[in-house]
Amino acid sequence: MSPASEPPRPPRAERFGRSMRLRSGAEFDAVFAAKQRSRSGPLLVFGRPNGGPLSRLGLSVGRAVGGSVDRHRLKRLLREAFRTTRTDLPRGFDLLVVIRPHAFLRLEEYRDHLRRAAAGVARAWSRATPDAPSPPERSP
RNA sequence: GACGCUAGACAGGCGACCGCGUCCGGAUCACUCCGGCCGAGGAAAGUCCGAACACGAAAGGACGACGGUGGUGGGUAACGCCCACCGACCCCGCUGCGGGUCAGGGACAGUGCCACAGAGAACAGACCGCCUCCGCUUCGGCGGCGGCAAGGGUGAAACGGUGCGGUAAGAGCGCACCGCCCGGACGGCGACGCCCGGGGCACGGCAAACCCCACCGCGUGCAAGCGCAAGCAGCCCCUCGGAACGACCUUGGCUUCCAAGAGCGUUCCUCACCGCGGUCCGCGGGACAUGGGCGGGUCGCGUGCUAGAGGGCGUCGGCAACGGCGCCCCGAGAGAAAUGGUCGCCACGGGAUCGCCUCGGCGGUCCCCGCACAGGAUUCGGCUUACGUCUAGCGGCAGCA
RNA sequence: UGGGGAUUGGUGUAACGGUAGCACGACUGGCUCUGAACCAGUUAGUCCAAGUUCGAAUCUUGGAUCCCCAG
Repeated sequence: MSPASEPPRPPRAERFGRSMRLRSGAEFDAVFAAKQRSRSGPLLVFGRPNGGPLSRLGLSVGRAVGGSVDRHRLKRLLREAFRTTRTDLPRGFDLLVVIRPHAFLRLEEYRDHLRRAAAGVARAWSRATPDAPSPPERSP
């Protein structure tokens, strides 16, 4: 494959690059400040429309959840769950997943919880702003 | 066989697919895409020590305060670490060139504490006792003047121990051995060991009690710091000497000039004042601000940032820790923070089951279960703690032969 | 990541190196027709492990847990 002849392509379905992550404290604060959230199992998901075509993921794992190894393992599992279910999730949302202390589950279960909670957040937004069926673009 | 001490090794492996991070090359509007290299630990941990590095006005010297360390010698960049040795204590039908443990300076510099029990607990003391003598006697003893501290008893600890002599009974009162103290010789760099002589014994324990002695240590820590960009708003308090020059102003005079005075500007000085760790020296700033107290702004990017007191092998020196020399090797540098997921096979541990069978193991099958402790964040050297195995050496113990 | 502090019954707190107290609570009994109050009694603790000491909640070392601060 010669790169020069290939035109640049958009990100494929199961990628997980920088454009799909929350990357600063300000972005995290904005999502928290929107105060729209939904819970499923050990996952508490905050959400806020970001005006773009892609949804972005942020993770918050407190020290009560476990040691460094456990916390990083959970973040990897949640990233994997986000990566593989991205097409099923609502588009154009910043999703902030807070993981609460619990007995650890398997990847499928985290995937289900993530899907359910993210859908809940999207419903909450459509209720809060009935005029805009699609995610509104505004800054608080 | 389990255990103790010591030393070393590993930290499941292979494959497929989907992914992640830095860097390099290329494409691109892009935080995207393509390709390539590399990508967690023995403890990365706790942050308990030691350093490198950085800033604090040179963070320079002396003293003090505070903190730390504590047998000796060596190793090291350094250490509270490591090695060797010494000493004390413990273990042994093996008594050794044995094994184990030790925060192991000083208790005649001073202060303090030693509860309860006990007669007496620190220049000690006499409860039960022992003994001479005197008196009484119901002949069992009782009382008294004295002598004594061996035995009993209390205690964690009772003012040298054991034995013999000695004595009314006793006592280092005398002697022997041991211990202790003092002096000396020899061996050792030294801690110390060993020997000789002297002294009848005075000198309890606790310094992980205060303390004394010796040695070491400035503070803060990569969120240190340096640079770039962006951005705002300053105010109050304390203090305010001198010299030269300059222009201006006021007053006076013998009016192109001179003298005095108030403030201003520039430069300089040091003695106020301030800073450099509490003081001093020394140094710096300096009549400005610093400083003290409020208030406001930013919180982005780059750098520090990873090759180092680095590892491996060989050789030489050394008992060893370690060091010299030669050759070879290169190992994450993120920034809401990278190693993951799924599947297959194998390995390991456990379970179930079948077979063999020397009754304790071996082999097969199943797939249900498990596969420790744990994840870089400036970097090294240690210590400590957590934890799954394997191997070797030494040691005593238990069982069997 | 770095720095600082704390830990004593269920809770809040005392204790020169010498017997672990106090208050509230809980439980039992009494008083009352019943309950409260009151009275009497009981329960239960030094975060863990080593060490120093005759003796440790206290001193030393290591560990655990929790809290706070910088950012």
